[in-house]
Amino acid sequence: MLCFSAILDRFASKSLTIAGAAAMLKTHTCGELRLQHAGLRVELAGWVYRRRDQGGIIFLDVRDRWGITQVVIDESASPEAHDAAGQFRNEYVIHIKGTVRARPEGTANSELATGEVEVVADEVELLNASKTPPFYINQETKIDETVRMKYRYLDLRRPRMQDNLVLRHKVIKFIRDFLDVRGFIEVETPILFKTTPEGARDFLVPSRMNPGTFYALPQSPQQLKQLLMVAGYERYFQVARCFRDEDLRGDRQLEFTQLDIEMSFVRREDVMALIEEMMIAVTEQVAGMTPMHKPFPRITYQDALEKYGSDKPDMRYDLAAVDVTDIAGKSAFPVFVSNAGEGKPIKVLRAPGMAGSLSGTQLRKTAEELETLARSAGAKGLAWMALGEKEEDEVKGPIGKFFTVEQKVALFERTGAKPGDILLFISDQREVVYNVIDTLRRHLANQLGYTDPNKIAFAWVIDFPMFYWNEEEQRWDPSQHMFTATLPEDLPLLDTDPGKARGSQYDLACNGYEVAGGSIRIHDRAIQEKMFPLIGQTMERAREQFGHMLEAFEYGVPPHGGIASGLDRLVMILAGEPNIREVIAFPKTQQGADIMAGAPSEAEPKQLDELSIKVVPPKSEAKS
RNA sequence: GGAGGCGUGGUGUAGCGGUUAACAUAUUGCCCUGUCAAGGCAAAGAUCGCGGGUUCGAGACCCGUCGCCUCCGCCA
Repeated sequence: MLCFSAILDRFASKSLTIAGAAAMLKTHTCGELRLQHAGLRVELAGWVYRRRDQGGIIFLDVRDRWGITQVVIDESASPEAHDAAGQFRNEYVIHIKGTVRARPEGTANSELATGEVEVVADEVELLNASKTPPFYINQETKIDETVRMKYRYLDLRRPRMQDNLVLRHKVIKFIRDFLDVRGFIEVETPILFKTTPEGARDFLVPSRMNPGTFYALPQSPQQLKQLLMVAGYERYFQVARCFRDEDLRGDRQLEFTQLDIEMSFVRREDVMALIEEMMIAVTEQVAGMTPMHKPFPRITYQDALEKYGSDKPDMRYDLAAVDVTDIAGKSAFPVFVSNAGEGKPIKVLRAPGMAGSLSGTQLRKTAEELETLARSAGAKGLAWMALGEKEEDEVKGPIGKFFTVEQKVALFERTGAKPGDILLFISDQREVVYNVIDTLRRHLANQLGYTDPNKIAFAWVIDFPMFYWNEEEQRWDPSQHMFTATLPEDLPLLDTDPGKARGSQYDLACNGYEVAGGSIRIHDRAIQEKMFPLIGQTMERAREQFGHMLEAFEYGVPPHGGIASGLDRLVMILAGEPNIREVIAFPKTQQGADIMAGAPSEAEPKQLDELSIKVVPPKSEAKS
């Protein structure tokens, strides 16, 4: 099933072990014995996964990272081994010697890769005992997250977690090989670097040798990889650890791993083509799944918002919102009429078959639940219409009476409504409408069973605006970062109407997550300098922060661009896991804590002295 | 910074004003030679996260606090 050739080579050549060193305790892994090995004398070592003591005969399922093998100890054949094995308990570390044989007729276990054979042990050795684990290693049950994290080393023994970390390794290995073959080299960039004013909050590291100054941990190697392009490396990548001191989420950790890529002499299409090929290959060859859409659909940012309310839409299902402002704005429903008059859009999200055979009461309850959800997303209400199961049934819902028959027919045609559907009307300011569509769409997909973790759907989102207007600061904020190039045809807009200018940015969405994002960069110093006043920075400040970049830009910068992909998220999706913690060996809790080790913790006064740092009590404590 | 949920033997849950705090599983002991979530019998194991309050009486209700989870803000 799996390729263990390297390990097998080591096992096969025991005679090559260094003189004086202990011989390896296993000739085979617990995952590899098959019928063809019958008759072979073997040694296994691992953990007792389960034991079934039948009195005269003991079965041990022995587990190592490669699998589980059943070991049989027969009292009449090997009384000493039987006595010793009788003392074994779950998670004891043992070493056995015995002979492989086919299982007796009718006792094969098809659930197990090694289920056709068993090892008849004549020697068993206890290498180490174990306390009873605080939770099941050998069963998939819910375990309190605190307990899992406190005993993470035991949590990681569970087959599910081992599978996840093995998958993670394979994904990264595959990508490294994929890029290597295409002329990329991996370059490590510093973890101790310079703080940047924009973006996420930095983690700061005090400098002992330069009291009062700080390094920042990188939020991404963005500047450094561009400088590598200036340096002429042309094709760079890095499996890079990145740090952002922001609140954690199910798909966000304080530190995370990013596949960072930068290429010279490329256009947007070149980067996208490479990543698309890579993502398809990883999905198919490593995860054994097939992307639902090949080639990946490309959606403009604006379309993504209009149809899905999100710039990272889940494309495993359709459920696209439809604009009905022209129809509903002419209905007799006062809210729609006035909203349409104020330029607020009216959109319909169709919930296929959700009315179904619901009674009037059930239908109202369903609609109320959806309305509550819509309100939580910012809506003031949620109008709805339900189509009866039969064509001739009345249209149900409080707003039906405000629409003429012709208007209803137009609505049904526009939205593709079928008997049994519920139409959800969303109308408000544009940003609110998007948010509500996104929230309802994800909810409906879950309700309707459209979110199969075994399906995977990628989509490119392109043509992002260069800037968002920051109302508080009264300035433009870059929608990606200040090195993103404008689409060539929109370059003049920088001077006339920056809000309309589109960037050369591309994001890759997958199952409702953003799994990659990048852009073609500015390589012209004059254009780069134009960006700073737009985003409310003085040139003096820009030189302070980015002087090294601006200076580098005077020494022959090739056109370049790149992309960065959140590997934790990607592996999470490929593993079908709902949370990023499941694919990270030692993650943090939502409060940023490592429960096992007790990090973060207070520093010794001596350490603080050396760093010229004085800790003042937090404000909340100071008050009391 | 905010909203919501959860916290009961090792683990997962039930109990929602008065019970001997229940069940499953794990654990320990005994029995058992073809099991594989083994089985049978027995035993042990919880001051119900912590602090305060209401009440004749609190695991339950109220307030606070701590921890974990989900989400909003935040994450160029």
